[in-house]
Amino acid sequence: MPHSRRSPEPRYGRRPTMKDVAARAGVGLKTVSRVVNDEPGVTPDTEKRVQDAIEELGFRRNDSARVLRKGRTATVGLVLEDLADPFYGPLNRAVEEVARANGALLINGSSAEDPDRERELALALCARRVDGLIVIPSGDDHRYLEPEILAGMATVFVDRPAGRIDADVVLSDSFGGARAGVAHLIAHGHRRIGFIGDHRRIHTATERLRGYRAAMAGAGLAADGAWESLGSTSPERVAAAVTAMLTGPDPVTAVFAGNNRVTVTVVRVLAAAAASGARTVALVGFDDFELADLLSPAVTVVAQDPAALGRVATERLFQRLSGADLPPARIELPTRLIARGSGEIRPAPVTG
Amino acid sequence: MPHSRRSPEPRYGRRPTMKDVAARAGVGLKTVSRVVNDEPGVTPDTEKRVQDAIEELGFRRNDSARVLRKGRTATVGLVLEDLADPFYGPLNRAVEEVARANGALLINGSSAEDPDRERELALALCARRVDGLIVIPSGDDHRYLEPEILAGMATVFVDRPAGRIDADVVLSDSFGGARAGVAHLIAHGHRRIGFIGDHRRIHTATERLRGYRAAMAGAGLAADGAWESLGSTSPERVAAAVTAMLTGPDPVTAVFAGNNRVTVTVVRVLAAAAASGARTVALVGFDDFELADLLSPAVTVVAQDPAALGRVATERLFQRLSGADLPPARIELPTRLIARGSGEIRPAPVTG
DNA sequence: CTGAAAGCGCTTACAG
DNA sequence: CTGAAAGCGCTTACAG
Repeated sequence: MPHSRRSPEPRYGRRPTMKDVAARAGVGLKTVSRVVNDEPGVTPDTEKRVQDAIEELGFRRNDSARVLRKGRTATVGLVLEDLADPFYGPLNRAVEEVARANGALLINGSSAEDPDRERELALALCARRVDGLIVIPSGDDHRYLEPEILAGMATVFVDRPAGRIDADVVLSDSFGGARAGVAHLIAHGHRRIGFIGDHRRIHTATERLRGYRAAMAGAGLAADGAWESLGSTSPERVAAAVTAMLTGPDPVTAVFAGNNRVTVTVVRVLAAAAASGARTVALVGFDDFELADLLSPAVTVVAQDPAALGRVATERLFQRLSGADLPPARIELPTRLIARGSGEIRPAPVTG
Repeated sequence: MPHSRRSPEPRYGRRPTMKDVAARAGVGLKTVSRVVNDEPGVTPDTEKRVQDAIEELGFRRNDSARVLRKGRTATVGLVLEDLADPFYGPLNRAVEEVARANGALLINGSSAEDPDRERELALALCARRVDGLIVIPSGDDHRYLEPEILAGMATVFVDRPAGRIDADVVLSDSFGGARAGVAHLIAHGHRRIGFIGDHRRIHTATERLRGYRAAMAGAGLAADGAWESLGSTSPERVAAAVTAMLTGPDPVTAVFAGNNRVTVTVVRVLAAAAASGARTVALVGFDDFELADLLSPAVTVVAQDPAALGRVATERLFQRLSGADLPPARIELPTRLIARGSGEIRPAPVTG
């Protein structure tokens, strides 16, 4: 376009509005709106004048004004524990994809496992009037969201149910998965099996502990309290817990790790122990992780599908947004045991 | 609060506004605004009436209206390649933390390595009037952002420079890092070293290739074209490339992998080759990754600091937002070679 | 200490 | 085919 010109005065700060475009094109505001929104009823000639004015001024519609008038922000909010945690990457991406398919952008943030920060973030998203809210809870009391949900905020919880309110939740079968994982260890001859999990206030942690206990009880094994350790997933805490289980008076021959972060630390500790000549301990971890198959031994896991969690949750959200009057539901996704080696190690024959 | 009541008619869809609160409290709109924003000049008695009305109605300020009037959205936009890629997790989180420290929320999305999608997403964020935009480019032509930047949109590119426009960029020293990594292999006796990188249109890929060539040339080694392979980072493409380099007429004894995804595939191929009895090939990868130290051999890498990239970029963004009139800058962060084993394997003695 | 009016930049509902 | 007026829910700039 040889005769297209740059804006004569590129105004910093204030951007041109439809009003400016209308003035420049010598048309009414509504005509500009029609052109910008591809609405019918504009002669080619008028449309051209408007388009030219748009280019000359560098106009771009202010969607944040549009949103105010339309009532919908075309935005989904996602509160998760930590944007940096690889477990949430595929979930995050899945939420984005479903949102995108529905024409919405994604605002997300980390609760940093802090219930207050979770609340602050979730309410900030409500204030922004996201169309829907997806929360991976850190706290165990979500009554703060009750007025929002009553006022019509579509809300779906993921990975763990909401605390003290009734709301949609999409989660993996933690109980069944853990039970299957521990049963797998038992089937390979283990009798003394340790469980290392997240904080007791985390729903998945207690569900997996329940699964562990069910498997032990189902096999008629005493689940010694010393073999259960719940708490922070920090490397220090987990390493200390594994070490204690391995070196106690009644050492375990296998460990069930309650989530991906725990598993990684347990792998480190077991690798260090193996290097110093100690006998090999079996391991099954909840959650799959990249390169699990390349470690030696490769790590047997109970895999959930984080992308499916995100996808199903967001689909549910958009069902609500499209007006479906659904009662709160609990949607449970199955887990899958992937045997790779570490979970098939048999206990050392009893000596002495 | 025993006498606090629920809203008498919880209106779905339409949420109460300041006007509703004002009517209920029997005060003016501005007084409600004062209370909501903690502005001075309201008697305790009036304030109480307003607070009560707010609770009774379940009022929450609509920030999306506020934003329109204030001119700033308190939002930062981030366009990256893939929310699911673990490499971007820490970067994403770092951007969030700096945004949060500045009172802003984060809207982010994946370009899926598609320049058109990148453009669409970046412009959608501009239309939402994010206060600032951070882009990890997929495309190599960013002139589409020129009118936005001219209109005042603070924009910082990360990981790779913008194409065909002058803008801030924060990146790692790809050239120096790759040169150091390849020099490390040369120092361990290798003469035939392969380079496997991303698409040629990706800036970091060509920079790292340049580093590879510089190291080879610096040691007086011929960089055979057959030892260079740029293209998709899909496992299939990379596996084929490694296999070709290992089985050709002039097989390499070491591989330099151009990024984390390439490295993982190379590790797989080399592990499979080692299992079938072939001789061990040395490997240095660009980008650190979780569990690199637990593989056998542990993987030597040229590490960049993704969190620092995100942090520095976002700090730069907020410098601009606070009015600093800065010329576009190129900020380069150093890399660090972490020797773990795979890069210190010496070539097999020449036979025949 | 309090509030009515104007305006942020769009869309909606009408009217010509 | 085109456009003036009203309104989305706030804040700003004033006035009392």
